[in-house]
Amino acid sequence: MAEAIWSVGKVAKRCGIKVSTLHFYEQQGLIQSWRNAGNQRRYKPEVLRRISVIKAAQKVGVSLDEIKRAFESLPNNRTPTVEDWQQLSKNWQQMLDGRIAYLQKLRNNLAGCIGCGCLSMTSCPLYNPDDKLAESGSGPVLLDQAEQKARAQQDPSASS
Amino acid sequence: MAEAIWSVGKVAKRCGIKVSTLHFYEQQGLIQSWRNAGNQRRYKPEVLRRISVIKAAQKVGVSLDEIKRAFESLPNNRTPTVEDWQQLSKNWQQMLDGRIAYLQKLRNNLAGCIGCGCLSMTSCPLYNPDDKLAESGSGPVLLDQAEQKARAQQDPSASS
DNA sequence: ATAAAACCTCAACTTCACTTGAGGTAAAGC
DNA sequence: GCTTTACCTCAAGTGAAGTTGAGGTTTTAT
Repeated sequence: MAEAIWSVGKVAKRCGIKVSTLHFYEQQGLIQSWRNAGNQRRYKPEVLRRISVIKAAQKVGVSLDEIKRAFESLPNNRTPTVEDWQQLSKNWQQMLDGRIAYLQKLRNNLAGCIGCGCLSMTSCPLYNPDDKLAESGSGPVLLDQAEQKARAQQDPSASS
Repeated sequence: MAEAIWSVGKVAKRCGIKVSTLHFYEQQGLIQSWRNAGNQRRYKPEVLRRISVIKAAQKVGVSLDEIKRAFESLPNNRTPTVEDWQQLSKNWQQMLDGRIAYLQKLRNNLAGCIGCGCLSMTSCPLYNPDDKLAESGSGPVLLDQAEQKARAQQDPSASS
């Protein structure tokens, strides 16, 4: 079945994202397309995989900028092979591990610190601005905005 | 030691945040102050605890809006007692538990799905837009922007 | 052959959580 | 007493990740 050439609308519908998002990703250098005779975008099926990686990485908390850099870090920015994906996912797994560990500590501290009402500000690990805990997480993160927006919207314009 | 009345600058320095952030939080109804004869903000030491809770909640991924609603949900928005904090932290712990579970699933799927290179789009749980996994996480989340910004800046204007 | 649906570009708008700056007042230090 | 530091307000700006809309072209369906 899998078609060999995709239009922007097909990709968007298949991926559950908006056409404008594809435009945006292309503009950001995250995906590529070529144009047909009438200047319309055409995609290789491969773009689906690329988008799924973008989405997965976003869920892990990787910013578009970092995702882009990850893509660019692949040997001369080639179309990623299975090994490339594995390498990327390995990095992101480590990020995830760090993040999970961080959240777990935070969870325990929520009980220990807020729960007890101390929140001493000088010693409380929840509150220390130079937070050691923060070091175990691995960098800037936006989590689950995708889900948030997906739920908030329910994509009324793509209902058919 | 603990002083009984705090100025905005003291609170900011103690909390490692900017004065403008305190203005902002006040404007958002997250904290309160009164004014002295010269129209300057004065705070009870309690505000430190309140800010620490805001920061902790943000780390957990709670938005300012949700934090505000949590505060407001306390019996007639009273100054929170230790039990109140415990209740809040219990809610946020659940959120955290959900989020951790979600990330763990995601982590496993990163290995299973991206790693294998399949990313089938129809069946891949990483990619499914109506993602069942997403349901186990509990809502909209921004994580660790605070750390990100704190690191990116190193607050050059508050170096003394 | 024509109407509808899909596509194009470009600029401007959205939300969140703040930050910056201008122009001015208050408090602290010497 | 004077100067520096801290504070005030209000408006506008920032950055991430898109979304919306206007005005126009192409493709598809009938």
